[in-house]
Amino acid sequence: MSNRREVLLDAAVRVLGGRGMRALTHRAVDAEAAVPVGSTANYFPNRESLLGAIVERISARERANFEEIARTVSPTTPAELARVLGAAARDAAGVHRELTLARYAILVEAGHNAAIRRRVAENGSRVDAWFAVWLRLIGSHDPGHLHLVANYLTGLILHQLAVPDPAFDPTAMIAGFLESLVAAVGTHESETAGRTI
Amino acid sequence: MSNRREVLLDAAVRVLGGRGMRALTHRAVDAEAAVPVGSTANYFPNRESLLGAIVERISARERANFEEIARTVSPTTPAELARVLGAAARDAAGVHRELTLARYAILVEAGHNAAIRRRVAENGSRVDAWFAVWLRLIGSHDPGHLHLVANYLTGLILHQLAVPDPAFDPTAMIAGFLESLVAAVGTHESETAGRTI
DNA sequence: TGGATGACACTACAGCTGTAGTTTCGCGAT
DNA sequence: ATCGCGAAACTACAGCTGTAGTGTCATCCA
Repeated sequence: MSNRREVLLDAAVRVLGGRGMRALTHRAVDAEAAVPVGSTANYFPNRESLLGAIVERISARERANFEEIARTVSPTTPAELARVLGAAARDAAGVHRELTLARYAILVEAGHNAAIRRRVAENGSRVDAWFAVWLRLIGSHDPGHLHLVANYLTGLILHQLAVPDPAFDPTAMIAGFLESLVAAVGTHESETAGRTI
Repeated sequence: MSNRREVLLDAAVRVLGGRGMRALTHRAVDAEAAVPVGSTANYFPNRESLLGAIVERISARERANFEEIARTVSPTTPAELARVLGAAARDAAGVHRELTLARYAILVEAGHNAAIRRRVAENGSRVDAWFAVWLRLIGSHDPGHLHLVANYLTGLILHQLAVPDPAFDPTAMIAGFLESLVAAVGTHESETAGRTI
């Protein structure tokens, strides 16, 4: 927080999430962070290094966020897990809107930027680990379920960010989703579920 | 195809999907379309109008794509529907990669651009109509399932675009997903499934 | 025929951006 | 105290971008 580098990176995330990839310039980050012009260019000599550092920063903040959540809850039923994930989704599209938009902008960037793709691949899927833990807690042991949940949440949040629904109620939607998974496991023992990656 | 305006828009989609939001400039579209400098600026006087037209173009092409698919198939079991959606997902992340990446870039843009958000809201969810039709064909009548499927596919494809998995096998994953839905319906009659929007 | 009309091609320019380079400042070691 | 040095602040500049404005040419109607 006090470190100048992190101040600049958090400002960069706000610019990226709030105004998009095109607005992410050295000078815009300087202005957002209220530091003298040139500061960002000194820490991140070119755009690539700035983007790379943003990937790390976003990953770190999301990981910290989920570790905080995991410290306070420990869901053992689908309904409980739905509340946990629902709250996380609501925050992602609400309080953490800019951070989340920045994350999606980075994902799209990874689609046509090999250097960023590599960094995303390295730093990604750390929060997925928590999904895996929680899924095991509610009795889902199919590794395919992890990808189902992760992809579903990704799509859910992206749509809410793009075209917000004022009545967004992620908990109810996720509850239905999880009930389906668990019910299916009870029914035919997961032999048809998605394969591991 | 012969219309100059559409040639420019398709070139714009290739630029947007292939090199990102920052690379989408009048001159870059001119070059991609192999037309004289200034052509794109003549048809789309400012960046907003170009972006807006791109939204329409992408929607139109995706709608046409799904109408073509719907003309040739008519799935009646979860496994059949999984093949249909799996093929669509594979194409979205493969043959139509640039178009799909452009679509996601537009979705992120909608997150911080009110004008684009409005156009996305108007043009969106036309392909969702086909999902709804197909879901009914395989015996799913819960309107919440539509959102489950749409969001899951969105996340699945985005992840594949961002960090491609060479062993990407969407059909198997979607099959597991659909089996879960249908099995859950059979088990407890959908009373817990996600609510309608 | 001829001239008006609109599509297309080209030019101009001010402002912004990435990047390199130089100067100033803060501060611990000597 | 002062010297050294890395961090921070500032300056410079070439290239790109959005936008406005002007010129050219085919086509169609009177």
